[in-house]
Parts: sequence; structure tokens; C-alpha cells
Amino acid sequence: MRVNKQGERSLTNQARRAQIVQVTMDLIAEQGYHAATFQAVAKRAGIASTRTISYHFAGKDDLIAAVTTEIFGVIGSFVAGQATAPDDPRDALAAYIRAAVALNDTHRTEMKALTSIVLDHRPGGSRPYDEKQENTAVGRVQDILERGQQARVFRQFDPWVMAVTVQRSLDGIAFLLSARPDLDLGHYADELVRTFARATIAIPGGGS
Amino acid sequence: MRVNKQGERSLTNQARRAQIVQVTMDLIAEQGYHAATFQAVAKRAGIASTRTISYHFAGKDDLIAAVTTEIFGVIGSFVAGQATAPDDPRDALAAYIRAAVALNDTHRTEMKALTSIVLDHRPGGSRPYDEKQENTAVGRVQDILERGQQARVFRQFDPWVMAVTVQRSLDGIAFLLSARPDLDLGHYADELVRTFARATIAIPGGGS
Amino acid sequence: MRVNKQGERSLTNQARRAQIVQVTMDLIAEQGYHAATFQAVAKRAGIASTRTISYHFAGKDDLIAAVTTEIFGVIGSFVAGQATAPDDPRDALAAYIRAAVALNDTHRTEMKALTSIVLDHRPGGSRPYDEKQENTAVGRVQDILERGQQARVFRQFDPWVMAVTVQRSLDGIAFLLSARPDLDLGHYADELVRTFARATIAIPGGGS
Amino acid sequence: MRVNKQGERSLTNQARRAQIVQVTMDLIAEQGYHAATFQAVAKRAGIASTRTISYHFAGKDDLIAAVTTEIFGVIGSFVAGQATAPDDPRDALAAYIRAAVALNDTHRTEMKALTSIVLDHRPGGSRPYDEKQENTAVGRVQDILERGQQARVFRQFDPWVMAVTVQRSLDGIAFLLSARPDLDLGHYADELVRTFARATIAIPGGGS
DNA sequence: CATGAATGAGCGTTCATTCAT
DNA sequence: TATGAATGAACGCTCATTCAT
Repeated sequence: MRVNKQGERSLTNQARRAQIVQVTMDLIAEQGYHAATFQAVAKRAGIASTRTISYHFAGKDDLIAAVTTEIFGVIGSFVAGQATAPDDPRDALAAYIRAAVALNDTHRTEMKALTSIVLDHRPGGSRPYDEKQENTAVGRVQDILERGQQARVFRQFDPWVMAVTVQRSLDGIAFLLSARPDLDLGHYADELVRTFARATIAIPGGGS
Repeated sequence: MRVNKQGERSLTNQARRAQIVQVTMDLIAEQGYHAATFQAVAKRAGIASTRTISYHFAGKDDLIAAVTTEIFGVIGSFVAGQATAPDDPRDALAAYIRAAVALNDTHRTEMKALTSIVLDHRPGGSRPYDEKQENTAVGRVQDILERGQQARVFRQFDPWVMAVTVQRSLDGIAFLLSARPDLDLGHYADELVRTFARATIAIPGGGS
Repeated sequence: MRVNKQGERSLTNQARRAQIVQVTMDLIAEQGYHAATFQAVAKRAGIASTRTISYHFAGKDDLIAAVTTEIFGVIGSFVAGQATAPDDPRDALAAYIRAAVALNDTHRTEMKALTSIVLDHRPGGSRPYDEKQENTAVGRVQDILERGQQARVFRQFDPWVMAVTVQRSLDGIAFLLSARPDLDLGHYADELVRTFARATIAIPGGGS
Repeated sequence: MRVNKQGERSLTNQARRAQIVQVTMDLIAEQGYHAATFQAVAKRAGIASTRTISYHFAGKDDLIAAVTTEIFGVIGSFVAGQATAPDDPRDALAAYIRAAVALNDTHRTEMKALTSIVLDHRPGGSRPYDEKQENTAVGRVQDILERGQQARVFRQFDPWVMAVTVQRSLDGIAFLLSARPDLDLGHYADELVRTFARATIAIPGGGS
């Protein structure tokens, strides 16, 4: 049982759940999704039996879902803490890139774990890829880009292709940080901002 | 035993090996590395026992190594078939991008499988990531970029960051194709070429 | 998981472990080390899955280690129950021989299993032979023999060779009992005691 | 097929058989019976397929039987080369011991392999122990001992127990040599000869 | 609320052996 | 004569999961 008769969770229950989620996330971030077995989680959490995990979560899918929910919550809080997106699409794109880089910097464990989950987790054994969050992020970038095109400050590229390219340059940072933890992310963000500013900007003199 | 005293393999042996390698590759491309179990491979290859796989390959690592060798061979053949890289760094960059996109187009299974293997295969249980080939590809792009900067046809960006960004925009195509097999890759390549041309080009009037 | 947070085992757990250890020991004693597979143990113990054995023991090495620990415990209890070793080396040697024979008589399964384990078990795949316990037993005999030589009640033989000979005459009894369960061990002990008394005794008139 | 229409083996066939037998023997002597798998034998013999072994031998039992036959042949030759057993039982016992030690010295591989086979090989899966050769050797010693008792030069011990003790002191040498290859076997033989001379000799003054 | 105990299914691997040249 | 190819069975081991307190 996971909930009491009021349909709520007790404080102890919540704490245990949170601990298990955190341990699972750490494990995935450090060693990859495949390493997050019930045994490994139980051991690292100081839990005697894997049954305790089964008690708090309906199954592995449920546990991973809890981890992703936690991560999205963290990301949401981060986004909420950001300044409002600037009106100018050029500034908005730059801000988006800088925010994404900062997110990868301050929440390395979460972003690394998320990447690993998205790549390897097959909920229910069926879907090979959780495109939803990917598409959400890409969609947000695409919105900015299309606004910029409408405002004629961006040139006439394919907004979806550009959005995918931008997003992908950001998704890889978690991976990059695993190999190079000392990577200068301020510099990295600067470079990306300039790169995509150049790539998107409308040519003063006209042209394609 | 896999080889005779001359160190050669018989035609039958080669054929079986090739079949097993191909089936394994298909399985990985379609369902991911984790799905490529000996049982699944044997079943799909119409082989009665997993022992037959063990007969032809020393172990799972050896099988996966054979798959990657096959893939790299295909890639090598493709590269060899390409026109010589143009001297002009701008043309060289464009040619590299178009070639990479074309490679992903004509060898979808190989590229998808390779991506999955790189992400999930842990040879000998140790290394979490085979960075070598990644770095090789990035290095090749970086070379082009640095040549362009020396020739003053490219602006003064960080060549490694730009190379990583370019490479990552290409690595993702295999994934993209899984979700959208009808993706217009000619258009996609055009967009990427233009995007990175703009991103890298030196400004006539000067400035960074 | 095998232990709770206090590092203790529950009664049920202890009982199961003990049962598995006992069944394993019986199997080894009756059919040899090679017959003690997880499947055979599970079947004989009335256990449905070999997984139950893996649950209680970290692996085969751990199971065999538990068996040997159990056997050494039994031997230890037996030794502890013996009268103190006599001061006279001649009596001490006789007592040692009689005790060893008695041990083989009353703990046939344990001694047979131990012999089989020592001969065939390769912990961790490395060492072909655990000489430690062998050397311990030989050393104990050698101590008695050297005391007897210093006291001039034993002649000047090579103590190590004699100790090995004595010990080996005792080690073989477990084997002998497999073929001849009705062997008169009282008589056997008498014969060995007399044999090694004659072999070791100093000659009254002197000589080598 | 192992024989031609005349029921004979060709020279090539004999050579292959002999080679396989020798390699198997070496493997058993060095790493134990369990290491003598068809694969290991084929590899060490430079044979491509384990099928070649199956071709020459009806099965594993047959191969091991061939190895033991070879070993017994070597032992037989050695025994045949020995001087005729002395008439005096005391000299005969000493000669037997010295011969056995010498056999272990000059034919270490054979004796080590034989020991390993006797301990671990279960022909047909049934008999746990090939007692025949053991009993043969013990019987030979027992004959000497009984002759000595009839001639009143040996005291009235139990001839079978003494014979077992003697034989066991000799059987262990192959093992001892594995751990201590530099063991002084001349000294070892001297010690054993003296030990059992003392152990068996009739007391001049009478008494049992 | 937490767990102890047990489990079926699957993993890669190795075994001696058989079929077909 | 020798082998290449394939195989069923069993091995120890790990997986997530279920039953019963």
C-alpha cells in the first residue's frame, strides 16, 4: 500500500520515497540507467530488502517515472526562477540557450540521469523513446524562432530543423560534463549564443 | 573454434558470421542494444541454439565488436567513395555535413545501431563510453574549422565548441529518422549547411 | 540480502541456510564436489528455484565457504571435547591418531566432504589447493614429533616427512570408509598407533 | 571410425591419438582433471575442431581410459625395468618403496595425472572411484608384508592396514611434488624406508 | 511501515556430442 | 583422415516481482 485511507502519504512514507528516488537518480547519473537495479538502489539506500522498493513503487516503471517527475519538477522550478523571456526573439533565443546551459551546470545529476533515462528506458517495454519532453523543448525554441522570422529579425530557415539543432547542442552538455567536469560553461554558453545568433540573424542587406 | 590452421574462415563460416552480425545489427537498430540477446539473435536468424552464436563468436563482446567492425567498414567504404575534400574550408565543411547526412540516409540501420552500441555497450564491463570514434569525428570537423580560421574565411569562434555542435547536429539524425522515416534529408542537409555557414563565416567588415 | 541492519540473521533464515549447507555437504560427501550444483542442491532441499540459494548465499564460493566453515566448526567442537593432549610425546602422538580416527568415524560426511572440497574447489578460480589446513594439521603432528626428539624418546627421523606420513595415513580414512563403511576403526586406530609408535620410538640401545 | 578394415590403426592415426593422449595427460597433471576439456585439449594440441578428438575417441570416458592405459603402460615398463624383487621381505619392502618414489620422481606428469583422474573421473557417471589399481598396489605390498610375517621377520600387525598406510604414503608424493618440486626424494625415500622398516620389524626379544 | 523469504524467467557461457562433408 | 558446423543441456548468476508476515 502506498497511500492511506485519505489517499495521502505519510511523512515517513514521503521521506522514504524521496530517498529511493534520489538514490536511483544518483545511480543513473553516475553509472547509467542499466546500473539502477533494485538491488543496487536498496544497497545504496541502506535498505535491507528490495521488497521495500516494491512496496513504495508499483514496479520499476513506476520508480523511473517518479525519478523523471522529480527531475521535471526541478527543471520547472528552475525555469520558474528565470527572468521572463525577453520580447526580442534574438534576446529570447540567447536567454534560452544560457538558461539551458546554466540548468545543466547547476543540476548535473538531474540532467545526466534524465538523458540516460530518455535513451534507455522503455516503459512497459513498448515505446523506444519518450519524445514528449524532447518535442516540448524543441517546440519552445521553435516558437521563438518563428516569432523572430515573423518579425523579420531572423532569416528564412526551417524553424524545426534549427530548433532541433539548437536543442541538440544543449542536450549534449550533460554528457560532455561527465567527461570534462571542469568545462567552462560560461564560455560554452557564449559560444553557442554567438553561433546561433549568427546562424539565425537576418542579413541586413537582404538575401536568403 | 572459428578459424582453421591458415587462420582463414570457410565460406560457410563467413556466411553464418555475416548473418549473425547482420541480425544483431538489425535487432539493435530496431529495438536497442539491450534487445540484442543471444536468444533473440538466434531466433531471428533461424538458429536453434544460442550455442551456435557462441561457436562463431568468443562471447557477447566479440559479437558486438564484429558488429561495430562491420559498421565502421561500411562507413569507411562510404567515405572512400566520397569526392576528395575540397580545399576551401567553407566547401569542406559543407561537404562534410552533406556526406554525414547522406551516410545517415543510406545506412540507417548501421548508424542507428552504432549510436545504440556507443551509448549502451560496456566492453569487458569497464568503459562506459567509447569516446575514441566520437573524438575522431569531432577532430575532423575541428581541423576544417581551424584551417578556415587560419585562412581568415572563418571568424574567431572556439573551434572545439563549434565542432562539437556540428557533430552533435549530425549524430542525432539516426535518432530523428527512427521517429520520422520520411524526413526530407536533402532539405535537412541544406539547412544544416546554411546554418553552419552563417555561424562560421567571417564578417566581411571584420570584428569577432 | 542476507542480513538485517543489525547484521543478524532471522531464525528462518538461519534454518534455511543450515539446511542448504547440510544438503550441499551431503551431496559432496556422497557424489563428490562436482555433483553439488545449485540445481541438485535445490532439488534435494525441496526448493523450487536455484534463486533461493543465490538469495541466501552470494555465490557458489560463498556456499562452499559456508560448508567448510560448518565442517571446521564441527571439527573444532570435536577437538575441544577431547582430553588435553598428554605431556609425553609418545602418548600425545597416540592420542592424536586416535582422535583423528575417531573424528573420521563420528563425522564421516563432514570429513568426506572436506576432502572432496579441498581436492576440487577452486575459490575465485585461482588457487588449485588450499594448503593451509593441510599444513596446519601436519604442523601439529610435527610439533609433537619434534618435542619427542628433543626429549630423546623419539629417534632422529625427519620430522616433516614423518608428520606428512602420519597425516596422510589419517586423511585417507574418509575415503576408505566410503568403500568399506563397516571398517573396524578401533582396530584401525590401534594398528596405526602401534605402527607409528614403532616407527618413531628411540632405540633403547642407541643407534640412529 | 577409428580402425580400418583390418581392424588396425594407421600410423597417422596412432600418432594423432598419441598426441591427444599426451596433451590430455599434461593438462590434467598441470591443471587438474577438470581442466581437461575437449576445447582445452584441442587448443593445446593445435587441433582446429574438438570433432577431431571425438573422431579418435568414442567419448570423454574413452579418452581418459586411453590416458590411464598409457600411464599404466609407462608404469609397467618402469616396473619391468626394476631389478627382481629381493627374496628377503625386508629388502623387498624397501625396494618397493624406493621404486615407487623413483617412479614418482621420473614420471611426475604421469603420476600426477593418474592421481587426479582417480580422484575425479567418474566413468559412465556411476562409479565414484576406480579401486582396482589402488587395490592392486595395496595387494602387492600386502603380499610382501604377509611373506615377512610368515618368515617371522615382521611382527604381527594387520597386513592390510599396514599396506594401505605404506601405499598412501607413496600416493601422496605426486601431490607433494606439485607444491615442492625441489623436494629431495632420495632423502624422502630413505626416511620412508626406515620408518616402515621400524614399523614392521619383528622385535628380537619377542612380543607383538 | 517495512521486511524476510522465495521465486520464474532470462542472461551469457561452457560442456561433450552429432551431422555432414 | 580430418574438419566445419551446429547443437541440447546444464552451469552459476541476476533480474524484477510476489507471498506472507
